[in-house]
Amino acid sequence: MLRRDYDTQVCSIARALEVVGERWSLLLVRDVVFGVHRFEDFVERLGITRSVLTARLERLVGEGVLERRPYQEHPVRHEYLLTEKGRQLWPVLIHLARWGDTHYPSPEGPPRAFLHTGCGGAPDGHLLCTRCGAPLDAANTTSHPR
Amino acid sequence: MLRRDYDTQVCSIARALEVVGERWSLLLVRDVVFGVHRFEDFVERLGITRSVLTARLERLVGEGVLERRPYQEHPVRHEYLLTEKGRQLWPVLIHLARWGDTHYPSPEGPPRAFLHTGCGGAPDGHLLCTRCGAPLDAANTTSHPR
DNA sequence: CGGGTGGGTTCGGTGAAGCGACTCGGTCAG
DNA sequence: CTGACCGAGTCGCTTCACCGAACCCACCCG
Repeated sequence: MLRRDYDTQVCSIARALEVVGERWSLLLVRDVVFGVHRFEDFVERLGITRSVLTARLERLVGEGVLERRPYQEHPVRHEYLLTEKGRQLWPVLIHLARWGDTHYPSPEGPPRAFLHTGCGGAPDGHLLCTRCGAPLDAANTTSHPR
Repeated sequence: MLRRDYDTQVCSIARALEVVGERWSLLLVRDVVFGVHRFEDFVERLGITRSVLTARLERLVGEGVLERRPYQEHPVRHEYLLTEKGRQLWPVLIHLARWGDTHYPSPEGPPRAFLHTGCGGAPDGHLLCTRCGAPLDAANTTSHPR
């Protein structure tokens, strides 16, 4: 996103957007939350160019949002996982999703939902479970298609 | 942000980002929340190009995130205000700001803070007031420099 | 040996963002 | 009446990020 960066801005939001505000970055984080971890799967799911994907993954790993970890040797293959820092972007994603659902609903209803593991409730506007009231985060929710 | 758009994606987050994911869009919304409403002030505060600013404002007004309203005649001058839809982006901004503060703290501390009007508490991770526990939103908080 | 797979790198073209200058309606000071 | 000024854009050129597609390489499998 940053042609010329936002460094004139002394603002937490601007600093956050310098890292995750580039095109594709938040969608990548979203996909990792959804359980997508491999290069080829990102290409296929997002329709992102390989070269841009390489750049974004490098950036996100460099910033400590994602972690690159080998999942096999011979040949060496890597997967990308969320770090704690990346996991803390979960509230941003949830609120973006809620906003999108509210104002640009898809005819079929929300295509994927984040639900409280076990209880099955959804996060409300304060990230509390609509069913049992527990505070939700990336750790105690799972994403379900349809 | 959208060279080629995210329409292959059936996802609330992608739909939201199609509207507010372009470079500058969220920073514009942030500034309107901060009380900046005029073209020249956006140019000065953000360092955004006039032509890009024109395009972004048109887009955001077209999507119903901002409202363009004359504040004087002779000559006619307009200001840009948040709609209810725009105000609902507040949680996204707050969580982005919290994430930025946590991971990229500025030496001086948060340069601006959103505080509960009257009480003076800040929003916690669940958008509740740290001081009195009240649920916070765009309406009952104000932004304070330093 | 020949094809397949995962994970990239390289490269030319395009369109969006950047930079600066110009415009236009109107007000105001002298 | 003239010239300076202001807010809010528009215009034209340049530059750089993104796209698409091809290519590469290590390794496996038959």
